[in-house]
Amino acid sequence: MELPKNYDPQATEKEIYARWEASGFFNPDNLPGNGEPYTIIMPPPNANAPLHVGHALGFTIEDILIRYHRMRGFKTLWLPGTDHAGFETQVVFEKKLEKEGRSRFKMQREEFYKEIWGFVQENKHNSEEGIKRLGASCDWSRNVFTLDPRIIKIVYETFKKMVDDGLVYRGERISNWCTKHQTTLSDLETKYEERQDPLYYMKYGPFTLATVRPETKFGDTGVAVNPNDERYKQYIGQEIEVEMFTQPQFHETGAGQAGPVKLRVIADEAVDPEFGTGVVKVTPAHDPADFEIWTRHKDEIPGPKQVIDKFGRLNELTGPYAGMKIKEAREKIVADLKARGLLVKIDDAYKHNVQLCYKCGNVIEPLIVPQWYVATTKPLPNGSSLRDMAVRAVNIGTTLDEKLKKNINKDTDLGVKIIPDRFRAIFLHWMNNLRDWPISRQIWWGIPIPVKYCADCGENIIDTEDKITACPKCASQKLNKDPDTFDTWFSSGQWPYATLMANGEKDFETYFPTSVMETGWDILFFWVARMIMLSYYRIGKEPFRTVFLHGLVRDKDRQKMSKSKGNVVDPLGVIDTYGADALRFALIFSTAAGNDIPLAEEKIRGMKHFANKLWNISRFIIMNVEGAKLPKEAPRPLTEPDKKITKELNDTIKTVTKNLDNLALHEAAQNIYQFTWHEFADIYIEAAKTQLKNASEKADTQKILLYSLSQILKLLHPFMPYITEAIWDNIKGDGSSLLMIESWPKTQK
RNA sequence: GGACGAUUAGCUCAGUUGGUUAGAGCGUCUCGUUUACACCGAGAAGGCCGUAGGUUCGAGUCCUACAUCGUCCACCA
Repeated sequence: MELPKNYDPQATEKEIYARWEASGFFNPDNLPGNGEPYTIIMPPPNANAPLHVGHALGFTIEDILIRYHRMRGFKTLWLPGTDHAGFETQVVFEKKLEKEGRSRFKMQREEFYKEIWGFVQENKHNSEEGIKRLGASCDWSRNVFTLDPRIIKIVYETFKKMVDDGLVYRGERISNWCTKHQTTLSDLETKYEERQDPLYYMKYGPFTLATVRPETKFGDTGVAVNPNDERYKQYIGQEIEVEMFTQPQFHETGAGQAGPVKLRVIADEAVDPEFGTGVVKVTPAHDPADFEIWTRHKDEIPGPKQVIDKFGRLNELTGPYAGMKIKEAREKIVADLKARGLLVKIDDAYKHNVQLCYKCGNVIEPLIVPQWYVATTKPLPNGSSLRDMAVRAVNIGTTLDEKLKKNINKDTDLGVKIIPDRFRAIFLHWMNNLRDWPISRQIWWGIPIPVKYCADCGENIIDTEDKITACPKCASQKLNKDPDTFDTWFSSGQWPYATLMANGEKDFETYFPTSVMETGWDILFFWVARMIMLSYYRIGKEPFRTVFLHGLVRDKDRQKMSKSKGNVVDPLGVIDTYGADALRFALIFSTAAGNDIPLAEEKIRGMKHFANKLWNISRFIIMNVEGAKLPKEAPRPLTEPDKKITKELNDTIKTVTKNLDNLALHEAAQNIYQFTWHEFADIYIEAAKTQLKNASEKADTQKILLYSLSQILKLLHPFMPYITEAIWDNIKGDGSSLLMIESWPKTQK
């Protein structure tokens, strides 16, 4: 058999993937034997953009674990899927529309939905092709999409159950409103940026107070001071009069309220006497902290008075400023204050953190918009809240697993172990500060919220099948459908059980709880936390035994990859140039769990060289064994080099296996690399050249060469599946089909 | 404001319960083209493992403090 001198991934990869797929062994139902289940649910990539190297890293890690366990005889399932990624996808698509000079605000909802559906289907298809090229051995027959009716049904069931249990409620609270995207965002979907803004000191009745947002003064419903502030004690409980510029004389139309506004002075601990003058205007409709203050003083001051609208414009309650954008209104108001001698001073050096939309970077406008919330800290009948259950699970996961390993049955709650361990503290700290989670979004792309509102009595009617036409309370037929959709994470947060249930009750019985959730640390809160909470709530079990977090792939200068910087590595381009195996090995090699990974092209090239080295090792062996059969058992070593390589191979099998069991994939990769190149090739093969010339040693040497190579191929297969499968094809004996389902090497005694 | 991580060869990084001469990739230098591979081989240079203390028979590995860089969380008008 003649092999080409250099390994050419292009010539083999496609054909090999097709063979794997055709074999049916990606589907655990077709695997020989009857092992314990081993399950990974693939984190579904967003169907709005091509795959990036971050995906490639995750899928490589998952594929290594999957292939390793398949070879170990587990009933191994890797279930793939795609996420519609509501907000993210809508933003991407709206940008696309913008480039075409269009806008969703000028489109019908159905038309918009149809177009974005097509866009997503195309991306979904491209992603799946990319995942295949990487060599991922996932079971495509179980592939699911978050907008699959089977998934939506499960999501609705959970929603209904939560409403019935009082864990989901509709609340009028202040929320993070993005004036560009016209939706509420959760706290996680906002970011903070330090800015220097003028701090205005203005006359305010008898006081002077400091504010960066004078334009919100029209929404003030009270004035607050610290209860222990001697300067203002005499005012507490009193009413003061404040000039508001909203009197008729400022109106072109002559409309407006008469005279200055009366506001009551209240005392609240939240007021810092050291800041500004120690006096705060309370604007419950436009400031979260002020909203909180109001909730503590509902009997003393009026509630929210909205003066800014959803587009960031001042409304009709602001008199002459109505219709102005915030920035414009602020300038005008400051000028007017100044003209009337009400502006005391401006502090230009004031620095503070401004909350921004994480997507567009526009300033978040706190607004009161009714939303559906998950009550994450409210106790269930069993006494535990969603948060409590998740915290408990993570604590169990780190302390009990070793003891329980001996004594597992299906109902044992093993909790959730987080790797690397340092993320456990981060997780618990975040959980500790957890607030209620807004799950409704004012966007069109997503799973509709299955609720109708009675126009007559205001009843909220949960209607998961869209069948109810009359209000069950007052029989009115004037029902309005909720126009909102769910936060994507509310559906993907149910992914581990929803995907399995969607594939049938038997799958759920067999494969749940899953073994490992492998994902990036950047979505620990967004996703992992929600999956744990929702799984304990709906199923009463952990969704997965282990969370394995990988780092972010950065460029060679440790910069975050981004389109604007132009440093994005396209995984498919890399595969074209160096092959999937080289990319996979480069991503894994010398990278500890949870650490970010700088990826330089030289590293990938180096791993391509390793693939080529392995290829030529095989070439040499095939050319020198003269058709000898691959030994089933380890041959007995005779010479010193034989003994040495036999021992080293044994050690390598032991170490690689241990490292894989401990999820130290990078260590395992280095072990194999080191053994293959520097022990087997550099030393043993050189010695073998002499031994092969010696008639008494020749046959034995051939056996050791072949056997060692076969063990290397097995050890390396999870990491570099293509080249190992290609070589296996050339050395396998009779009765073997695919390396993919060969059994994992055992150590020899 | 709170917490976490990193600091090891020129560059990028491994180093799992503390234990013999601290490793890899890339890069550099010298030599080599003998039928596996120049996507190669042989050899070499290069590290008081951030700083200062401490625990120990023994510390890159544990403890304390500090410095620099980075990250996350919270957020006051």
